[in-house]
Amino acid sequence: MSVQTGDERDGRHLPEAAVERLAGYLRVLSTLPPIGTICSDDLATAAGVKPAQLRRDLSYLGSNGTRGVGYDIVLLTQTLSSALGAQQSHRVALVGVGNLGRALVGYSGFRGRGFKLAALFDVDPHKVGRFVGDLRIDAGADIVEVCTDRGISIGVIATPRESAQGVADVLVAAGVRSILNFAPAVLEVPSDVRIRRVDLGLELQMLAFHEARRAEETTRTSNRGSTS
Amino acid sequence: MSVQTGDERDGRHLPEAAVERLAGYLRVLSTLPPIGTICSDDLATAAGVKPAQLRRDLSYLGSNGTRGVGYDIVLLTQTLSSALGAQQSHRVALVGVGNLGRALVGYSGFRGRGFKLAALFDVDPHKVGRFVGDLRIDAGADIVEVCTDRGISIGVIATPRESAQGVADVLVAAGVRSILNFAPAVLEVPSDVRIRRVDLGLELQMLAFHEARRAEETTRTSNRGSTS
DNA sequence: CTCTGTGAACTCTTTCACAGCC
DNA sequence: GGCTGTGAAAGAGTTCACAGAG
Repeated sequence: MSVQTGDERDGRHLPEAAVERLAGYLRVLSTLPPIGTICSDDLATAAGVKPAQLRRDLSYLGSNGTRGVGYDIVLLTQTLSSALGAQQSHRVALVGVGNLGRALVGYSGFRGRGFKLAALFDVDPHKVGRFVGDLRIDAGADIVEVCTDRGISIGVIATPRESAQGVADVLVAAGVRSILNFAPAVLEVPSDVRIRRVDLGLELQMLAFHEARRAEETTRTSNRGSTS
Repeated sequence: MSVQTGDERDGRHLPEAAVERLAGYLRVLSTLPPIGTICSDDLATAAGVKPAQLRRDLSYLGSNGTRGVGYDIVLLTQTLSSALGAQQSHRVALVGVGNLGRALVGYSGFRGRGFKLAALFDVDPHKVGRFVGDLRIDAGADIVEVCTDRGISIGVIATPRESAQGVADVLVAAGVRSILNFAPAVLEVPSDVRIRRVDLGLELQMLAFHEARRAEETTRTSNRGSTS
């Protein structure tokens, strides 16, 4: 029984940082015609990384290229999809249907990439019962019941900060083990629950930091009157 | 002559990864009463990092604590604000006023953290001229003129993928050197322009990856019938 | 005694450079 | 010739553990 699926035999430990890039490669591939091959140089450029990095990343999944030629686009797409779990259909629940929530509902990344948005929740009684697309907004109080019923495995929190921890607790109680958190809060969850946070304020501050540093350097430079 | 301002004398090279956490510390501090001190253990816990990491991060900005006591909350807030450029007011332009764009306009992180949302743009003629809050939506064609006029230093791209590169080009032409990109595209810009990308699809796929891995492990475990 | 600041060890990630296959 | 896959080196970032200030 030595069928190599590429899922179980990963060679070395696949680094967390590489997973993020693999998803990027998969997206680039999806914009390509599904025929022929592509070499590491071209794919790396399109994905915004160096060729050596791409080859290393792919090597974690086994040998999927042909020396002297490149990577078969169809084959590589399959390998990546499988490694990233894009073959299964993950059911996603979204909590908090404000502007951000609606933006997420409209986000095309759900469709056709292994994700199915399968539940919406909000605490606002004015919103409960209304539809966004073809999905009904359910009451926050029903999270456990509805999520369990629909086999939700991924939760997205798009509520204000104050509600985020409570929502996380309830999602965990509903059996959700992966959470994407847009609220600017550090959530406490059991260690087997995986959280990813997207924090808009933080992203802005990173940019502000570099702006500040830039201004500082400009000042210093002009103080010295150097133009070299 | 050992005047340590903390701004110029950074000791060692401040790692990119640390900047992100510094912003997190600053946020935690802002939720605290502005009196007394806090020790690395407590602040680290609240920010979701280890105490040693917090101390190391702060040490990049110089010595801002008192041994045996902790960090003065007011003083540390000032140090962090200054280091992160939260003292200046950065003018931000948002391009693409769809659901995501509106969510960003409503985002409270702009106010009171050194950011001023100072321009909105959209290509849709139906949107141009309308107001969101007290800001008028201007035409995409006017980006260069308006951004230059209003001294915009940070641009946020919340358009569909197809438009993102074009918008980036125009922002760069308008003198913007820091861009936050929500479109799922790799943008090409001059090397002195700093880009941060927030990619919702990618975040979801990272979670999916770990879900897939989890499922795999469950299968393996149940195959062996082990419950220990 | 408490808690910071930091050299040193360690781990994780990237990059180089080239052997090996087409 | 061209391009992949990878050992080995370099570089970044994290954690330990303890000297030393209060």
